[in-house]
Formats: sequence, C-alpha cells, structure tokens
Amino acid sequence: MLESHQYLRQFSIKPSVQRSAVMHFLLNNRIHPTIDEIFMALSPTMPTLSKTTVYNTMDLFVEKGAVQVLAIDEKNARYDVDISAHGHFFCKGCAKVYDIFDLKPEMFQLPVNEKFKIHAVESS
Amino acid sequence: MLESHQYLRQFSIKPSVQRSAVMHFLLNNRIHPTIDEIFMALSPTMPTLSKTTVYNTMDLFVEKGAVQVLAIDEKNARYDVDISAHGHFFCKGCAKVYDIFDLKPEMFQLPVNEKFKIHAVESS
DNA sequence: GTTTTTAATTGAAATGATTACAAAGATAAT
DNA sequence: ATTATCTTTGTAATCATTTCAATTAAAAAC
Ligand SMILES: [Mn+2]
Ligand SMILES: [Mn+2]
Ligand SMILES: [Zn+2]
Ligand SMILES: [Zn+2]
Repeated sequence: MLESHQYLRQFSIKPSVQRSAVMHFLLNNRIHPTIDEIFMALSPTMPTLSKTTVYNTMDLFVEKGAVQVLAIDEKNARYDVDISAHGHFFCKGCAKVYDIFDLKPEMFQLPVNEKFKIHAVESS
Repeated sequence: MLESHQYLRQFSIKPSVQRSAVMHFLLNNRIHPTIDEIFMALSPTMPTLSKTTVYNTMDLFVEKGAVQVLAIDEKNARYDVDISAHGHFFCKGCAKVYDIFDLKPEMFQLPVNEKFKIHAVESS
C-alpha cells in the first residue's frame, strides 16, 4: 500500500486510506473487477468501508485516468488498472473478462450472438 | 410490414403484429436503438403496446440471431439489426452509436478515458 | 365452427445496479 | 484551537431490466 500511495500521486489523486486500499487491490488483482468484487474483497479487513466509497473512488480513478471502465459485461461495470489500449474477451460461462493483447484477425470470423463478446480490440 | 413478416420467417420467428412492427422499425431505423427508443417510436401508432413486449421481443430476436445486442452504452442495451461483424463508436456527446466498417489502425492510438469508446472492431 | 390447448401480450411488482444527498468524520489552513 | 474543505458513510431515490400471474390471441383438436 506504500506503492499504491505513490501510484495515486502519479495521477494527482490525493491518497486516503480507502483510495490506497482500493488501488492496492486493483494493482494486485488484475481481474477486471466489479464494484461488488472490490467491496467484498476489502470489506473484511476494512469493516467500515462503504460501497458508496467504492463507487466514488472508482469514478475518481476513471476521471483522473488511473483506470479505465469496461462496459463489456452488461450486468456490471468492470474496471481495469491497465490503461493501455488492449482488447477484452468476456466469457458468459464463468463471467470473467480476459485481456487480448495480440489479436489474430481470424478471431473476428466468429459468429455473432454466441457466448462471448470481443471489445475494443487493437488491430494486429 | 409485409417485408418484416418475411424477414422474421427467415430466422424462424413466428410473426405477430407486435414483432413485425418492431422488426419493421429496426429495418427502417438503423440507429442502434434502445428499448425505450423502440417503445416510444411504436407506442403512438400502437397504443396497447407494452414495454415488456419490447423486452420480450428483443430477447427473442437476439436468441434467434436476427439482431445483435451491443453493450457499448453502459446506460442502456442497444440493438443492431445488422448482424454482420462490424465495429461501433459511441459518442458520449450525442449518446449515439455509429458503425465502423473500415477501421483504420491509427484510430487505436486515441487515448483512453476520452469522450468515446470503440468496441468490437474488425481488424483492417 | 365451437371447444380445448398453447403461445403471446400486458401491467404491476420485484430486483439490482447505480446515483443523489445530507450528515458525520477526517485533513488542511489559518 | 477554529474554521474551512475534503472524504466517507448510510439511506433513500432512480432507473433499467426481470419476474410473474392474469388476460388476450392464435393454433389445434374435435
Ligand atoms: Mn484488461
Ligand atoms: Mn451497427
Ligand atoms: Zn469462461
Ligand atoms: Zn456525437
């Protein structure tokens, strides 16, 4: 969480206990988490944490450019601390988001309306 | 709406008055509409139409592969009667979705967290 | 063509994510 | 220490979507 402190400053985000904890989680769990996943992960060790704070914090992080928000999962917003331009693959089976860094053009020959979606991919 | 009738049959969707009206609207208004936009467009000439029916109808259309659902707008689901693999550009200014058929790789050098998003694009 | 069965539509209520808001708590400035 | 500013918190409101049971329409059986 020392590192998170520094990391936040790079984006001119004033660090607070909650903000550092959230950023620490994001940096160490690159699972494109939902608000609820962040909240449930931190809640045990931070019992006073409010879900509203997680919403506020993520809004601020996005505003400051420290994270990007993904709309690939229509159920919940998902957040990515990796702000580089890269693709995402959403599996409706396990409801997880995977990165696509090296896109193969053939992947776009997949039929639509299947059990996955590909978003914001880079051309290769 | 005669054409819509035929069109639905191509996807083995049993045509009803409501389904044909919705499909007619989709075929003639390729604006990637939301549920509400569809409902508000048809409601005047079809006063008994229920929004639930629009939801049911779009679910069926997606299930049968007649339309694809886009998650690019985090506020509402958007539907596209063009089921070919093509890209979408969402402008947060006018809240409209634009097609991207010929993607230029340079477009991906745009910074993230700006006032737009690019989804599900084809490689060029 | 009337009865019976099945499918589609409807409106109201429930759900679930997100947002708004106002009070309480913490930090910074004077 | 006092005051002002920023952050956190919990509750309530909002809004899209889903669930559900009742009504209506269409299809099948007789
Ligand atoms: Mn990612
Ligand atoms: Mn389109
Ligand atoms: Zn999976
Ligand atoms: Zn625009």
